[in-house]
Order: sequence, then structure tokens, then C-alpha cells
Amino acid sequence: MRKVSEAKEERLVTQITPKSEDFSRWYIDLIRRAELADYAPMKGMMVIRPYGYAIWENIQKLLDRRIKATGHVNAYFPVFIPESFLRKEMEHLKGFAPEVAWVTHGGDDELEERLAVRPTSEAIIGFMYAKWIKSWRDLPVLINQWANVVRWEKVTRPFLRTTEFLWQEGHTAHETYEQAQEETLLILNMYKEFVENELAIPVIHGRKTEREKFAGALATYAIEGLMSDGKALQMGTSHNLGQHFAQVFNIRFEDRNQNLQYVWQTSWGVSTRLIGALVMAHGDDSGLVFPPQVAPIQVIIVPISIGNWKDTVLPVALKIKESLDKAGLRVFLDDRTEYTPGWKFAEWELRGVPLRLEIGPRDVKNNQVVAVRRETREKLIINQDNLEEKIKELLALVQKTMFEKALAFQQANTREAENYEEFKSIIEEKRGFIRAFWCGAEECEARIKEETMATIRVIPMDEEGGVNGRCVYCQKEAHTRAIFARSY
RNA sequence: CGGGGAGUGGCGCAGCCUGGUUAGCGCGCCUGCCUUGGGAGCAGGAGGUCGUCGGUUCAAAUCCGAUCUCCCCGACCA
Repeated sequence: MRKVSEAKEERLVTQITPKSEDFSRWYIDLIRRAELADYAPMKGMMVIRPYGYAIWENIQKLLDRRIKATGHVNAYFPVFIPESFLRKEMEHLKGFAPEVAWVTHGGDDELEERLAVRPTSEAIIGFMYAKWIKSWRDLPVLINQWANVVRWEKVTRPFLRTTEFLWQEGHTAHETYEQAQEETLLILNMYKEFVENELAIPVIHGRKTEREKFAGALATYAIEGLMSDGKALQMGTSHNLGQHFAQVFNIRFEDRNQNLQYVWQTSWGVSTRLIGALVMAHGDDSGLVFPPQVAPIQVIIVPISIGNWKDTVLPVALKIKESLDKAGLRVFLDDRTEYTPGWKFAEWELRGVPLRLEIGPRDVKNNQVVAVRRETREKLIINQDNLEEKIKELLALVQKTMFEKALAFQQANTREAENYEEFKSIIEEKRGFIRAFWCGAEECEARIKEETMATIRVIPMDEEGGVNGRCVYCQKEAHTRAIFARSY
């Protein structure tokens, strides 16, 4: 493998708004131009197009494997939830009421009772668990569902916040608080590992404050990623629900000592928002950059069409495609005659394909291919012998490099704030994560949000208690350090 | 949900203020020739009830009202 060219800095794609010029516009342009999604004719709703949906399928495949490996099984619950079920749990309902879509009619007949289109499934699942769980021998119940949910949001953006979205929601029931807590953290760590290793996005994991936690939960934990505009994005949550829903839905079991007890529950989820995170964390002015593990197409082969290329170059390109296919890689051979090679280079860069192989007459003659890495634009010449293994290694390297790049960005944009002046100037001028002491008072948290638009994203796992300092806002004694940021 | 901006062939825009033949331009698309190692060239061609509904007028893309959708900035959230 020989490097023939350094990373190119020039901007080779001009059909999207530059990222530096207008991040929001860049994001929207890119999603539509790369055909990840398109607007549907109803407010806040979108169509996930095949190229975008392929990413979701890859996410599902990689995460589902992990969910099952930890003993969970998949099931499916109804999309409608009777209003009375939601009303049973006022704290929960209050949290979701403004964004619930209601079904009032079946055909022309008005329903006796309105049905909520699920904003999340705790209520219906709680009802069913009450029927299924009788004994400690029935526990734990470890169920996950892949589903769509609807939340009538006021402000929407493709993938980040849409009226309907796809997600997985895990709902478990346990004998003890400790087991529920262990499950909550197991999943939190699974999410972190998944997002970092497969999506190549470093995240900070930690606990949400009371203000920010899920309605009805004892505690909410989350992973937070930093997007390349310096804003934070919540990328997954894991809740310890305690016995709250168990009491409301009367989910009881006879324990090992023959006492009747309420179960301890958890719920957790990640959504199609992760696709938005991929765009915002890795994309550049030339377009998308997908990590190989979830890229719809991992390798794009562009034959260089010169002279009688169909007789000389194309058969070799086809042979290489087949061998990479056989090696289990997602490969596409772009043999379209109506586009020039240069056009194809730009197009597939915009679509974020992590690795491009160019094969021209010179390469055929020399038994080689030219490989170009999307994330560095580095150009390499690779001998065709044992190509599958070399490509696999290269893709692994791309994956690793993408994570390291994102991690370096996150670290460079995580700053300590000793006092409020510092805090404000960082938020105004640099954004990113701010690590600062917090006294624990909701008052301080609220004031900071009001004055700077920054919220506590999480209290990192290792920063809760056991540290000593002074609250960045009120200067009172603090034993907690929190991560603040402006967020999506 | 408040404040601001915008909807005109697939995409990006001009035209609107000051109503008046056939609504233009660039890119894309189609056909042909020629090309193809970083978004080629030439020639010909197709494609638009001007977001939608209503009003004013002899006449509406243009003026008025309503409505839908999108974008940006603020209050709520995977």
C-alpha cells in the first residue's frame, strides 16, 4: 500500500451550503441532496428514503445483536393506548400531554374513549406486564420493541425531531431496585459502546438532573454527543423507573419470601435521531462522511472510462466487486456511462461512502487499484492481490480514525469553567461542553438556562459526589460536576 | 406557541413594488454526436393551473384575505 497523495483541502462539492456559512442550512441541504430523507406534505413529517433507511437498518442490526446478547427479546405492542391508561399516571401524562396525538373516530363513529397514538409505551406495556407477572419466577422480564412513536412537536427538524420517529424501546421488570439499577446502567454502557464503536461518535454518559429526567422515572441516564457546530445532542436514554408504573398498573409478584411486591422497572431507547447525529458529527463541506460500520455503501468502485474501458477496465472492476461482495462488504460498482468519473467522485463523496476504489487502464496494467479515503481524502495505491483483506483493514482504519477525530474534537471543545463569567464567555464564543461545579440547586440550573440557554446535559458517571468545588453560578459548596451545553 | 423571512418546471433563483401579448435564467432532465484519471463540450428538445382556497378587477405570479408548508430566532422535548 503506497500513499500517493495527501489529504486534499479543497472543496470539491458545490451543491450544498458550506457548513461554516450556515450549519442549519448545510444540514438540511445535505439530507435532501444525499437523499437520506425528504419532507412529507404534513408539518414535521418526513420520508426516510432508501439511502437513509439503509443506515437505520444497519443501526438496528448492530444494536439488536447487542440487545439480544444481553438476554433481551423482541416483541410488539399496540400503536394505540387508551386515554384512561395515560390518565392513571398523572406525572407521566403531564410530561407528554402537550405532544400526544389523539384518535377520536373509527370511521365515522366517535369513539367511547379517545386513543393516544403512543408517544412511548410505558402505559400499555405496564398494563400487559400486570397480567403476565405473578411470581418472582416470572422475573426478570426483558422485552424490547422496535417501533414508531408520535410526538406532536412544535419545532421539528429532519431526524433530530420529527412528529413521527422510529426507535427501539426496552421495557424490563425486576425483583429489586438493585437489579433495575444494574439493568439501567448496563444499557447505558451498551449505548455508549455502540455509539462509539459503530457510529464513531464519542459520548459522555451520565445522569440527568431532576429537571431534565423522564416524566415518571426515578432517574434518567443519557449519552450526550457533541455535534460539529458545538451543540450537544442527546443520543440515547436509559431510565430507572422504580416502582412508579408498577404501582399505577398494579404489577405485583410474590417474592421468594411469599410477600406480594411491586416490580422494579426500567425503560430505554435510541431513535432515528442517531442518523442526524451521524450527519452532524462527521459531515464536512463536501457532504456526508459515514463510518464504515453503518455506511449504506462501504466501498464505491468507479471504473475510469477511457477508450475501450468496457472491454479492459470493466471486467476487472466487476471481478473486484464480486470478490468484495463475497467477503461480506457492502460494495457498489458505479458503471453508469452517462456520468464522468469526476462527477461520480463528487457524488459519492457527498453521499459519504467511506472508501472509493478507482480502477483505470493504468491500474489494470499494474494489477493495482487506487483507493481514496473519504474522511482524509488520502489517496493510496493498492495491489490487487488479497484485496479483500486489505480493504477490510483499511475500512477498520477509517472507522478508527473517524472516532479519534471526533474524540479529539470533543476533547478540544470540552472546557472547564471556574466561574460564571468564564462560563458565559465560553458559551457565547466557543460553545461545546462545559464542565463545571454545580451545587445541585434547581434554581441555579434554571437561571443558567435562562441566562445562557445552556442546560445540564448530564452529570458524568464519575463526577457525582466525591468531588469538591464551588457552584459555577452561586459559588456555594458543590460536590457535583456537571456537563453543560447548548443542545438540540 | 410568539417574533421574523420564504413558497414561481426536479433544484437554485429573477419577475411582484408600479396588474396588461407567449412567465424568464442557471443547473438538472431527454435525444444525438463527441467525450471520460476530480462534477466535460456542441446541437436539438421536453417540462410550470406561479403552494392552496377565496376576493378585488375588463384583466392577477403581481393587489387584498384566509389557509397549508418550509427556514431562522425565542418558550417545551428520542
